[in-house]
Amino acid sequence: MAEVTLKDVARASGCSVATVSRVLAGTRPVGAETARTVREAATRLGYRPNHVARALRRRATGTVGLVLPQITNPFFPALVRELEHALHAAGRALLLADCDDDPATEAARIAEFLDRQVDALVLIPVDERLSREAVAEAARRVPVVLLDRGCGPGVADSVAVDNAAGMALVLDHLAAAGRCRPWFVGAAGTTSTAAERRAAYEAGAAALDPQAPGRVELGDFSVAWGREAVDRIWPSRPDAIVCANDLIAVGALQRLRQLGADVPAEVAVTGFDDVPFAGLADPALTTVRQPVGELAAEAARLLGERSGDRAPGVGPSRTVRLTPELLVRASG
Amino acid sequence: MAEVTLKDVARASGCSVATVSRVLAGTRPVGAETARTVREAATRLGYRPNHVARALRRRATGTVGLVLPQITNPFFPALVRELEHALHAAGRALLLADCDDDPATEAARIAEFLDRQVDALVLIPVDERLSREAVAEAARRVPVVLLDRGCGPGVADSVAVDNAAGMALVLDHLAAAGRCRPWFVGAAGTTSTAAERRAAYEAGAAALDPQAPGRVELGDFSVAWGREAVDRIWPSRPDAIVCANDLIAVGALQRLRQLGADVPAEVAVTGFDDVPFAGLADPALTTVRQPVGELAAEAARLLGERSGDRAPGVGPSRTVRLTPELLVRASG
DNA sequence: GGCCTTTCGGAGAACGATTTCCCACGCTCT
DNA sequence: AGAGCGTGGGAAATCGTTCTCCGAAAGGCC
Repeated sequence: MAEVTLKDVARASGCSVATVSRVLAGTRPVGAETARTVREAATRLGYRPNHVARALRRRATGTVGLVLPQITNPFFPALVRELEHALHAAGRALLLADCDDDPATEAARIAEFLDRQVDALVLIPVDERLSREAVAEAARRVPVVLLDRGCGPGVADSVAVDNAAGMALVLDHLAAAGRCRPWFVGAAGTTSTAAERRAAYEAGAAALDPQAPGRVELGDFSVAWGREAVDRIWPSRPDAIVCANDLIAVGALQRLRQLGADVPAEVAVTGFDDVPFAGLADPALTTVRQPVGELAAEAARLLGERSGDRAPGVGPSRTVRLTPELLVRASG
Repeated sequence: MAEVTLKDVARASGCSVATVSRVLAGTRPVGAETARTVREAATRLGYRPNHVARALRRRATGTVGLVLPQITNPFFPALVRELEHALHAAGRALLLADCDDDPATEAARIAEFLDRQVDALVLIPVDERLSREAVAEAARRVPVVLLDRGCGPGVADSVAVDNAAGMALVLDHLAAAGRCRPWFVGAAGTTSTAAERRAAYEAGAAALDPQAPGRVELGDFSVAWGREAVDRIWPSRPDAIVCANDLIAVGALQRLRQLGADVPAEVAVTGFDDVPFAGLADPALTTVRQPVGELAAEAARLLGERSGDRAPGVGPSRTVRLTPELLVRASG
């Protein structure tokens, strides 16, 4: 009933724990007959290796910690799901921490995971600057991959979508549709995604139409801000509203509808991320789909490559950018 | 640079590892002067206890596994978040597994978590019947709490919203508004929530209006099904569509809008769960808000109470039902 | 036949913390 | 003064694996 240990299997099969360990782990060739006896005894007793003891000895827990800003951000669940699958496929388990969008809590959770001897960390940093110190410290101790958001150059390996390419897809699409008075509604926050999407918009919009710089309004990544931003910019009648993410875009759509604007005839609205309800909005939101599965797989792969290393900090940090895809739906 | 162990602290402070352990863990009174020296050495060296070694000796990892059907189900992220917070407050870490709505995968993940020596499990079972065996087996080995969904009587402790009460709130509200030709759009699936909400609707609707039994349409918990169900039932012009969850309700709203129906003047639509985009639908969805924070806190509390026990399976299993709240919004 | 090389298996030392004994010392009580 | 007791501290067992030595037996080569 209680726990069956290697010792029990050894006793039952009449050999030493060393031999049993070798048979079950396959670390060294063992005589065919002995191996059979051992395996038979192990299955008969229902032996299950104790991961804790193994972790102590091997100095590896087979565990990866994920610290993210807010699991309730609708973009993250799919990412978590894919990451969990990718890690599971590599035989590793996922410890999850939600840090409530607070850099101090984030640092504390990272430290706790390190205390728990995670083999590696996947981090979606709360803030590009405020998270940097904690991330760098963590990267000195275990392999770290930054996911979706960056944290300054050279701090750790990083996997994210190519925000510039995504924004370019949006602008090209709008240009092809003859929209020439776009407005950007973004986030003032100091996450890398906010900054990159804004910079990409400005670069692209300037190339598109040198007359219309500065048609940019910054708030945060929320539905409420999308509504408010429309109140501010609608009087100047843009023919397209490019939003930095889908939450903003959904808010914008809501308010435009309330104001009686015709989307997309009068004004196009685009989002970014393709969160689950982007396709449910009315009209369905044109947006940039992130390759979530690939992002997660890439993060797991980078982790796997680093995990052989002795010292985690060695070698240049790698940055992977994956190309997104434009989903043209009814809103533009 | 490398790992500082108890032995290092012992050497630095000139006493034995036993004493250091006692000072740091506070398990036995130690001389004031010695304690000071030890503590000073520990902080000076930056000692951090090794959780793996501790877990091996104490036979407790301080870890709780959560296995859920699909993290992408929009109701779950908030629940996960609250659960993570509650467990963290109790000093425990959360291992997450997403089983893709598949009972076989679910059983496998549960077994893997047991192999990893989790102290307890929180399970959101995929299916009331098909998950039962794996859940019962797990409950024999560690404390288990079923969250949100049940798994037959007496299998394990369980925490969920009172679905019957929630449905009663909806029906009372509709009755008060004079709606007397409701229709129910539910899920045929074999989860406890699907069955309970359907049963509660039937009980309440029969009491409300004995003329209208059987006005029930069953599919699954999805937006697509909500759309399809409306196509089937709209010809008979119900004055209310009671949906078993918000996904269905959002689909129903979409299709009703496409059909030119006036919500709520012509027909009311209600949901269940209050997922994030329920308030974003147009018109905003009247729904039943689940007390997510309390559900998670209660689950953590039950786990804490069981965790003292030697044998997990002892004692009658407890079922906690929390009362939901009706959120009246524009859709009805 | 002696020597060298494989091959197979066991004994036992880690891994780092907790915890059970056990001893030494100092005090009190008779 | 000797017995008894409480207190502070150390030595070592323990948790369940993995892995490094070591030794024994067997086979090949000259």
